[in-house]
Formats: sequence, structure tokens, C-alpha cells
Amino acid sequence: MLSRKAEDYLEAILNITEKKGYTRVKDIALALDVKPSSVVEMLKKLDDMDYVVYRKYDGVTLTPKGRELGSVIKDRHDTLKALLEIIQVPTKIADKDACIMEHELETKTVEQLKNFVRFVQSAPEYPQWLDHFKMFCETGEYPCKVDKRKKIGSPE
Amino acid sequence: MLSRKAEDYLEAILNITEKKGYTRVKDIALALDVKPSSVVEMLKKLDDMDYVVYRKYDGVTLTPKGRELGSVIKDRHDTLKALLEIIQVPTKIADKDACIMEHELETKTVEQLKNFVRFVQSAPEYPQWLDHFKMFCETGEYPCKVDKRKKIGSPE
DNA sequence: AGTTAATTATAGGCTACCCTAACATTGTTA
DNA sequence: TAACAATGTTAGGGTAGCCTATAATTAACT
Repeated sequence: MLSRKAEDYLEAILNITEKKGYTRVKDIALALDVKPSSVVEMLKKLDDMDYVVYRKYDGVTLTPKGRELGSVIKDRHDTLKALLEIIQVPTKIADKDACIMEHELETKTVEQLKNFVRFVQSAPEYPQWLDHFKMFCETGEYPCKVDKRKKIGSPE
Repeated sequence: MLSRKAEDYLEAILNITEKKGYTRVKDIALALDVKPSSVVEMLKKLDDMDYVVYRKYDGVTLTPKGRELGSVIKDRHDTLKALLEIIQVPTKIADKDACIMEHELETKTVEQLKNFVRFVQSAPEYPQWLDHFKMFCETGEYPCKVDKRKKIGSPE
């Protein structure tokens, strides 16, 4: 099992490579907010473990093994981000917090997260409950069918 | 900001104290799957930072500050666990993975997670879409109103 | 090509967290 | 209460991941 951090590096390399076609130490350092020396150190490890090919002064490439794991992580990331966006977390925050949550999760959890996101995103029509949820976030009230006896909400 | 690990210790202390009324080094070691010596080390730090009162050979107590932060973490944990259970992750796994996700999240994210869980859990009637989701997990199909033209799912 | 700028690499050091082994204290029980 | 068991503590050491400062390499410009 790769460490959290190692996974972060792998994911960053994948993202950068997809975006610009190649990856330099500087890019990774920028993406992960660490110093280049830290990047080099990690690249050596990832090279040893055969996740990347790293040659001095000559950038980094993912091996098939690295690309595969990277994709898995990226997929988890996208799923979590999508979930957060579904529940109305702003994109930028969703992206950031997906990074935090995306590691070490059980297969089953990831599977269900993906199921849920797919359930919402590919629904045959726009899910009504999502509108209800949005309303709930704004007003603290449920929109319909509520026998309007005492409700606790709306304190201010 | 406390580290992930420090938060784990705090949460464990809170849980154990709630369960048995007091907390010993051994309990924490067991809960977090570390050795007693590691626990002592962390307790000293938490004591320095005024999250706990730790006196040699005499157990640990949370300070008000520690209790407050502990509660916040526990609350995040419970929320995440509830979310995972809503999307049909088995309790045990939900509990475990909530531990992984519960750290370092943005306020906004936590707020929306809580909103969502509350939205589902205190809905005036059992949400229909949840049933639809369960069915979707089992069959890959949406239950109703689907103009049953080609669907991609159910591959096996 | 020679000089400077940018990037990358190395060396050495630091902190957080974990461990084992040895020692100290407390609890239990004959 | 003495002996043993359980628990807690300290000392010393290890690894991961980060840093700064310095050196090496490559890129860019004149």
C-alpha cells in the first residue's frame, strides 16, 4: 500500500501529464505545495517501487503500474468531488476536500460512493429531492407533504 | 491546528470516557492500535497544549478545550458515518472510513454534510428516492418513469 | 560560446509518530 | 505484607516527509 502522500504525488503527476503532456519537478512542487527537494526525494522512492520512471534532470513518466493506480485515485477523487458538489459544496472546496478524503477508503465505500453519484448524475430526469434538499439548506424546511405542526427549525 | 493523529487521540479519549467514565493509557492504546509508550508520548503533548490533563500513573481527563474539540471531531465522524450509511455502506465499514475522512475538512463541507444527513434523517416521511437508490444499487436500473429505451447497465 | 537565469539534485537536519527494551508503579492475592 | 501480575513510563532508536543551503545541470540570451 502506498502512503497517502505517495498517492498525492502520483495523482499530481497524472494530472500534470494529462494537462501538459509532460511533468517536471517544479510542476509537482507547485501542485503539492512542497519544495523541489522533497519532490526529488519522493520521485526516487516511486521510481524504486516502479510507479514512475525518474531520470535525473529529465522529468518523470508514469509506468503502467503508476498510471493505473493514479487513475484509481483520480477516479476516487472525482467521485468524492462529485458527491460534495451534489450536496452543494462549492467546486473549489469540493476539490480540496476530495483530496483529503480520497485515501485509504474501503472498496465497498468507494463502490457505494460511485453508485450514489451515478444514481444522481444519470437519473432519467432531474431528481426532485435534490431541489428539496436545496430548499432545505436555505430554509431548514421540507417543501411538501409536511403536516405543518410544530417544527423545530428556523430559529432566527 | 491539531494533527490528524492528535485528533484521533482526542476523539478516542472522549469516546472511552463517555463509555466507561474514565480513560487509561491502555484503553487508548487498544483503541488506536498503538503501543502504550506512544500513547504516553502523545498525552504529554496534548497536556502541554492544554487539551487534556495528564498526570503520571493516574489516567487522563479532557480539559474543557479538549472536550470541545473532541466533540467537534466526534460530530464530524458521526455525520460522515451517517452519510455513508445512507448510501448503503455497512455500519462497520462506515465507521472505519469515517475515521479516515473526518480530519481537516472545510467548515462549509462539514456544514453541507450535516445538512444532507439531517435532510434525510429528519424528513417528514421516508424518502422515496432512497428506495430508488437501493434498487439502483441492486439492479443498475431506475425504477420509474424511465422510457425504457436502451440502457447501458446490467452487464452480467 | 560565455554568462546568467532557472531548474534540479544532494547533503544535512528537523519533527511527528511509532517502536522495543528496560524500569517504575500500582493492583492483586496468597 | 511479600510476591507476582498488570499497567504505565522512560530511554533510545527508526522511518516518512518536510525543510534550507549549496552544488550541479540545463536553458536562455547576448
